[in-house]
Amino acid sequence: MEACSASLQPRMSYNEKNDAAFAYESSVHSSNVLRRLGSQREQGILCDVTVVVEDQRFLAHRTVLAACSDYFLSRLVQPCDGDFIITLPEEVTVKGFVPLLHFAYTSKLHVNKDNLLAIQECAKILDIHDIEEACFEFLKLKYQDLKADLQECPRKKCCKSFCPKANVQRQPDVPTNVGINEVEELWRAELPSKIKCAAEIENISTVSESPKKPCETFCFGRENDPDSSALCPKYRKFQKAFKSDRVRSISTCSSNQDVPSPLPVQSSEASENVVMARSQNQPLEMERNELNPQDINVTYLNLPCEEKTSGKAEFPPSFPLGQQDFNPAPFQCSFQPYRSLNYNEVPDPTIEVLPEKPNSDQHVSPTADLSSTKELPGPDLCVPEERSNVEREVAEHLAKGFWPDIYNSEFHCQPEIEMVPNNKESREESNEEKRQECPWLNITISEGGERTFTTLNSVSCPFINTLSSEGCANNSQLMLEECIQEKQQDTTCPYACSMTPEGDSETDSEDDSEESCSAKEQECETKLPFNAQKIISLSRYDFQSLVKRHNLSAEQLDCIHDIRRRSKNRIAAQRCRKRKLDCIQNLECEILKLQNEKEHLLKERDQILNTLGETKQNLTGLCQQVCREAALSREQMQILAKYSSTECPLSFLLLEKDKMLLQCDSMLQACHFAEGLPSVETGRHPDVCNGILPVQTAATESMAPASNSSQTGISDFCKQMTDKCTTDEQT
DNA sequence: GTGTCGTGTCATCAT
DNA sequence: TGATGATGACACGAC
Repeated sequence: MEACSASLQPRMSYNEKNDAAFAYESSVHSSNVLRRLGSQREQGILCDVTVVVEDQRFLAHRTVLAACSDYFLSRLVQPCDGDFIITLPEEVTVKGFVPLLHFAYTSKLHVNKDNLLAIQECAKILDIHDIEEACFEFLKLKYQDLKADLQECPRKKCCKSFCPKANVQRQPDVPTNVGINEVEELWRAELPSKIKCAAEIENISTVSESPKKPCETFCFGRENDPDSSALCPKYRKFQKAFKSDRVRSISTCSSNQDVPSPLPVQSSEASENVVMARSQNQPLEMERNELNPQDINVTYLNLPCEEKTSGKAEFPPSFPLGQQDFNPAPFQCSFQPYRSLNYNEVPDPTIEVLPEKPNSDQHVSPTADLSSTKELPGPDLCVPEERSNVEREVAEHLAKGFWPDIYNSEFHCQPEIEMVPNNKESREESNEEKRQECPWLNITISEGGERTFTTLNSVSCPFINTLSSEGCANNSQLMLEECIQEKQQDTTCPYACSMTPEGDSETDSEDDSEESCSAKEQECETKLPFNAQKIISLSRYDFQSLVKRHNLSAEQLDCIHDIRRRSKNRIAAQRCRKRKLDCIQNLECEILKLQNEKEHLLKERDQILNTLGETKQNLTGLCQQVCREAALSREQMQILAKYSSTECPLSFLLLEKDKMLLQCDSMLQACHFAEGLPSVETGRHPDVCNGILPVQTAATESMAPASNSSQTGISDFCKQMTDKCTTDEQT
């Protein structure tokens, strides 16, 4: 696990894009410092504190411990003459402490099924910063679910898939430290299974994004809520990761009911090891510690161009493309193999992070650290900035998968060179812009776990269009269309994708609407030296470059901008609607939750009322018994009742007439109270005023004189009171 | 014929 | 200042 865990930089968190980028950038420096400190700790250099855990001693640096733990901080700030030796409580175990110590130095927390609870306990005791309880809960659930999900019904499986991060499965048979050749070998040998694995991964986060697919969202913290599954089906299909701010970084999840068995097929053991990494803005993130298909993919794709085009990486037949539900929602790019490819970027092993301004345009180079397959962003890290890479790669894979011959001879000859800035500045700018949506693409997982790409048409699928329209446009376009027709006529062909501009494949509503919406664009496009799709798909920088290169009239410029604006807005509207639906769904969740809560509270109230009734009944009986045993006269009882609350059972002993008198008396008292006069019941027990006179108290105070014979005392007291009332009234 | 739903587009505001 | 994203409102087509 150590080997695995040490491998996962660079990465970005699955947080809000801005935060994620910033966290990454800032964590580079701090992690270097910490790494050195960690190394020094192992050698005992500069260690100034000894931590004793279960009779084992661990050397460490006070500052590091204090910085990561409130517990240590409180212990370490105390003055100490000699060496610091901190003995941790018994509850802190070596099993739990060691990973946390490692975490303090590396920002990586090595968690597996065995040490999860120990770590959680230790973290709690030591008050370790940056570890959210939710993460542990999440992992617990994950571990619980991994095994169970494999046997459960597909729907339930989906529902239990909380987070794409968690569903990344380790593949123990794949070494984490393999060279390019080995990787390529693996790629070739194991591609189907890896694609399957990737498909499972992707399915969690991407397929379920489709509003066309009924899916169930289980936000973190609610996933166990049975009510969540009772959501209105109308909204169920729109469910996706609940964007709860608190747990979004780890809990965003979704699933797809229509797509059974998206879950990992590997054994649960394969996924037991999880590495959490801490970054500045995101306390904890999880990463996979295995070599995933994307690793292979990236390594392979970083081979020289000639090798890339050698056609060795065509999609296997088990990688069908079909015409299925079109997903107009933005592609969520969680399918890592399709995120890592960027033909526009020159592989540069020295670049780990593109130093860009810490804003939403932050971007991690997908080609980072090419020398190692280890340090790659995982599929769990959804980096929207890489969407254009996804698009490009998927387009290229589409081309490969559909028409490898065409692709090799034609398509790949034009990897959009025209819009690829070569200099670093341009590349950075280009990276900033790589946040394109690709609503033209939908990836679904069929029942057999097979991946299905669905594109709308060539207008919707910019890269097929672009590839065919640029450079080698004419020939490839013709061949493309011919091939499409052939493919569509071939019923045995597993690929079914409508890609013709004219929508000559199976028409559905999306196609039609897309055609209609693109009619203007097509009309306008005829006036332009390039097609509309290019206008849409280019980044801002590329788009501006393109416009500058052509001398366009004002009309053409208007047309271009109009096309671009409408396209962007169309996508934005889709996003907006999706958000709305998510919001509705979340509110429904809340409603259900509150309804349950209300029901529970009502039951509780009934229970309390029942108890109260029983208590009153018992009290009445007791009162009667007391009265009986004390042989109280009627007068005495009246007095007792008078000085007891109306709810006191004694009051039931009174006649109606007496009650009337008492009421009058109470009114008089109220008058006095309102006038600020001293209460006539100054001698009364304070509780009496609150209507909760204990019977015993009343008895001791009122009955004691009586029992001392002197009923006269009570009579006198009553007389005095009455006189006082009369006097007060007169005054 | 009508209501609902999905979608594109426009206008407007905020960043 | 222009580009872009978000969103309300409206229109349109499909069902």
